[in-house]
Amino acid sequence: MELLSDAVKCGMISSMRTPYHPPIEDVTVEGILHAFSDPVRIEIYADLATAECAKNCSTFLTIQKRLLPKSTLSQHFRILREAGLIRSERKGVELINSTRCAELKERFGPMILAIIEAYAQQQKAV
Amino acid sequence: MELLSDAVKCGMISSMRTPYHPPIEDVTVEGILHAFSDPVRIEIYADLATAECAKNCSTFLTIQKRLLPKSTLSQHFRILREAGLIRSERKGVELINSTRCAELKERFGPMILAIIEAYAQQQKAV
DNA sequence: TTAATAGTTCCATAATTCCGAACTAATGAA
DNA sequence: TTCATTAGTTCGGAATTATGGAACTATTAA
Repeated sequence: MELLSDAVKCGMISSMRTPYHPPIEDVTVEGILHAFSDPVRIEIYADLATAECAKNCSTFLTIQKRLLPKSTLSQHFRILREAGLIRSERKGVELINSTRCAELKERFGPMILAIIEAYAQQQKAV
Repeated sequence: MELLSDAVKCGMISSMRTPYHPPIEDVTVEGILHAFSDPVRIEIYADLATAECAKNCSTFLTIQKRLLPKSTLSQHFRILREAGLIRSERKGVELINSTRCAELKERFGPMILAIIEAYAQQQKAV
């Protein structure tokens, strides 16, 4: 029996198997800035951007000294993903996340690096 | 008779005479990105950043081909101001607005320029 | 004074966000 | 095969934030 809808099959929405990632040409500056306007999300992206290797979502259940409910964390990852900032790939039972930094740099030039550096600078001062 | 409250006098909140502007060291990356995450606000800032001279609020009552209620526009200006992005000074009956670009560049390096350039690039393509 | 203009504040409605509970998907063990 | 476990998503109500019309305030000019 076929379980996936047509919309899923043609990639308009995500299945649980593979979440939806917008093509880079659909990614907008406002969408990126909205995603980064939340302290949890910018911290997640900054961490992924400087991490040695990709990380799963649950890595971030404690972030900035507080424990997040996993439904909330799931939403944050969805927003980062739909803003075009990260890629989430299933590996067994977990999703491993990495930034789409090459594509993003190609499309938005130095913007994202400048944001993350300003953010890192600010966090250092705290 | 004294009309201004203590809170106004010590600069914690704005009077109608002079709106409140946070000191540059209280300005945050997240606050700036939140302010920019709205299409109206980033457009206002981008316009002010490239304008020959400072502009009053009502200049932006029509923006991106739609007419904004002035209460909404007033909120957008307040958010830009409280994010530390713009300065609004009373000149007679109107407020004239300009960016705080020198201070911002000093504190956040190339971030804001990179954002506005990526935004301008994107708008050109539309 | 009064009128006109520029912006702000108030408040009700609309839209978003948060988070606990229930759910689904993948894996490994019995 | 089940069954249990783990990782993450979805649902739905509560809390927060945004929108915009109406009333208001401040400034200037007549």
